[in-house]
Amino acid sequence: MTDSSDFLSQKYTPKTIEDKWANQVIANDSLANDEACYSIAIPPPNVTGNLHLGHALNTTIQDILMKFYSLNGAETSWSLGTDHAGIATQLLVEKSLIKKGVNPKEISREDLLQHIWKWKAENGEDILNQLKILGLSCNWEDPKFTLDEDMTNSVEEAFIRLYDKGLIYQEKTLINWDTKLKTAISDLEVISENRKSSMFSFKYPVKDSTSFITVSTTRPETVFGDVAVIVNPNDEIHKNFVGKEILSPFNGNIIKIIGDEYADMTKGSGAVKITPAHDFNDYEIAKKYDLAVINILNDDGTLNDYVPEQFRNLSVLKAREKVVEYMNEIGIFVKEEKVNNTIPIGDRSGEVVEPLLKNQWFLDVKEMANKSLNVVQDGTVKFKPKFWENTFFEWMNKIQPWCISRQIIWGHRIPVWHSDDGKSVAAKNLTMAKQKFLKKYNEEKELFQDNDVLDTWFSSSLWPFSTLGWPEETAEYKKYFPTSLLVTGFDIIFFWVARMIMMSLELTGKVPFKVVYIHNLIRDKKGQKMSKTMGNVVDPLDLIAEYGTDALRFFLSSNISPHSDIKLSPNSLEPYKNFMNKIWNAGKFIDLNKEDSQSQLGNDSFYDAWISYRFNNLLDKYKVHIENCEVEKASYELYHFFWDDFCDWYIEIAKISFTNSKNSNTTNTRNNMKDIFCRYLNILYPFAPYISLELKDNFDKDSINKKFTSLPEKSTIEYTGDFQKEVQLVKDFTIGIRSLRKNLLIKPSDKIVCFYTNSNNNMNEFLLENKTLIESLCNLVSFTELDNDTSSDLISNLTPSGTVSFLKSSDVDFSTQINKLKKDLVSLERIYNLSKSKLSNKGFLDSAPENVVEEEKAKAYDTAESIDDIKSLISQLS
RNA sequence: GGGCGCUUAGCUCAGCGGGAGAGCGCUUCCCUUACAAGGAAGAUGUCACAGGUUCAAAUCCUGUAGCGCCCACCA
Repeated sequence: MTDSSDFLSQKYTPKTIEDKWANQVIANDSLANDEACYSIAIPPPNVTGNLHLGHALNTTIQDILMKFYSLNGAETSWSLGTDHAGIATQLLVEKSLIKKGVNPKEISREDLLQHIWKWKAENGEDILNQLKILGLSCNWEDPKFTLDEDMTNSVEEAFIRLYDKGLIYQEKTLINWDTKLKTAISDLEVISENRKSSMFSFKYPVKDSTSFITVSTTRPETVFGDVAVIVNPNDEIHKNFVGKEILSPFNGNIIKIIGDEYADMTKGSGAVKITPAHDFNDYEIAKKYDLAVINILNDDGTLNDYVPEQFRNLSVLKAREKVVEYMNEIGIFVKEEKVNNTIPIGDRSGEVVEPLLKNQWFLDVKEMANKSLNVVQDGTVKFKPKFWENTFFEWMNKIQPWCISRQIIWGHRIPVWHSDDGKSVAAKNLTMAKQKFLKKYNEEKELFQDNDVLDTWFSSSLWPFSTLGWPEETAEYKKYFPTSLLVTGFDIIFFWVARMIMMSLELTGKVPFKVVYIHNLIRDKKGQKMSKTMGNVVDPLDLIAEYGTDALRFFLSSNISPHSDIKLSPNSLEPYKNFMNKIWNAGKFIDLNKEDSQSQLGNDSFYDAWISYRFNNLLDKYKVHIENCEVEKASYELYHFFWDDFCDWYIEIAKISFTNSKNSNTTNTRNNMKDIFCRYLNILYPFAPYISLELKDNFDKDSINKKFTSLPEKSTIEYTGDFQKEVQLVKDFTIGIRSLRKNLLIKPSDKIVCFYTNSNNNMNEFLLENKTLIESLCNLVSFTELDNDTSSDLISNLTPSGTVSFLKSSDVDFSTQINKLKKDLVSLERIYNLSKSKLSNKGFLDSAPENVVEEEKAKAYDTAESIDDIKSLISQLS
């Protein structure tokens, strides 16, 4: 424990403080009053993940809210955990096995699973340990993992219920196939990449004719799967071909020529070839005309045995070349053009995705999506910022069945049990499956479990309620579900947010959360996405080492913006570290000047009353902003109250009273200063927990409770005067005098004589009482009211509260001050003219609210006075 | 092609109907014992453009241009 003298000698070093409080900041010791609950499910980071700035941003926002509501007396629940991240994790472990000389393809499913579990046991907590350094008050005791027994139980329960409702079904249809990973993936996992590619045109010979029909394609290798050519029936050039056939020069297949408006006459040659097994649009055409669906690809993306021998086992790209060669050989090649094309790429493998005909599991989400649209439309679930709702609606309106099966092993194995004659039931284990099977089919059969595992997002979509114990109606579930809030990035609105809403409504009948807070991404200083390949990734741990966790948190919370991503430059955190340093040094000053006497707070001085008022004002705004999830606004208020009001004026004024203490008792100010500071630390705590705890500890050494346990009350004010006006007067005169001094190039160290005229007659007494204060703030010999005799020998400045004047001396250059006054005059005249024209406008007088008109009148009056004043000041000088 | 967002000080961005703001940077002065990671005094803007609504527009509406993102399509 630092004693006071140590504290005073220390410089602000975040690391020392943060290490000291690391374990205490994250414990949540607030005094819950059981009146309200607040709960969040943290987006579970991938178990393979490393802490990145996205996590830091996401969890900082949540932690601020969590700490705030906790201080506010709510019982809180913040579920923490990790996601098994199916494909990502399996890939990672397989790679490490290959490095060790083990071929993952040659070991059994069970052995591979064991390797992955071993990896998980060794590395699974890494990401959580990295999160800890951020000082989050979440439940570290019992982190969930999506493959834990209880989570798995939720997943199986969900699957079985959806299966039994008929919403989950198996279907052989065209799906996105990742040829590298050899698994199906969902639409969302396919990303479109713009590439330059070649479009080839060739002519198909029409059967029993000498005519040809020209078609274009970017994928010549698919000609082996062609079953039709579509032409537009209104197309003069092609319509006569309708009903005729083509004899494929590639494999002798018969290709029908069909008339359908699907063919766009403006594109290509106007005739389009149809390859149902390898193109989603063509597949739809095939269904319409009952065409054959011919698969020409192996699972690894090479051409299969259906194609002529010379093309077999070639990669798509190699086959493409050879087919074009062959076209040339037989004289049907027409041309090659370069076109811009988008290619489907698997987001995990980075390889081209092929549409393939496969038997897969699907969740029919159409009706679930409709229900989800309703709860967002009627405001049961609110997005913040609201414009993200449009994005949500857009996707939900054209949602397709969700392909939920993956041909990997790391994940929740699909709880469906098949018999060898194609019957199946969904059940959690073999015993239950047998019972169910008997009941359903009235027969006993040998059953084997489906080999596929579920899409990782399936378990993620249950997260807010599975972590609370669903399907059991646990105490936590009853108390904390629906959760209060979800905080996440816009990039997973479809992957995660939408699916959680759908699943929750379907399975629990409730929304999963009431508010979705969407935040943006953190980019590098050029606005580019951080990525390993670009080498522009900033590690939050490096930032913390250099600037401290508190500075990082304050930076993040200050820079959230609904409309733009956060750009991070090398020195972005400096202002926030400086701010922490400012707080630290203010703490030192207060510590140095505190009085040990615990005497009651007495009557306030005007500045004590003022700072209490400013603090109370801060507290009000702070609460409103946080309750509106606008932490950046709360941050802004915290920053400016402390720096501008508390340090620049209050401490500076108080300091003078301490040094001039011969005339008055300063105990009250000393106590008030410490008191406001401690209240401030209390509300700073959710934003910058470490420095808050360290400083509070220093001032509350004897208190048993070193933590923050509730929000501070408003500070009481015992002062009868108009402290706002009085502080304003002190500020106006001080700034006016300093400005005048500067313009006249009078050294700060020179003590000078100063006179004032006061535009508020009723403040005369106040000014007399506080003249020594202004003398000290401005380094004056004297500060006295001007009498008429001296007026000709003065050089003056105009302030909103009156004029301040120095005695003229011949060796001083007035030009800067004259220019300043002239400039002020111009701007005052502009304001006056604007005001005057408003007030002479009948429309304004009739339509504007009364208070606006009154304010305008007052402004015109004041400005006119100032103009007179400033004119006379100028004339004095010329 | 559909949708969303942005355009305000040199830079990064707040403000979103009634006097143009912050942080950084810049100029000048100051090591005044909380803090030079600081203090003081300053300078800097046709609020993208064009129309409209209004007594009043950076702020609301329409259009244009540029930038960014998402989705879809591509013969």
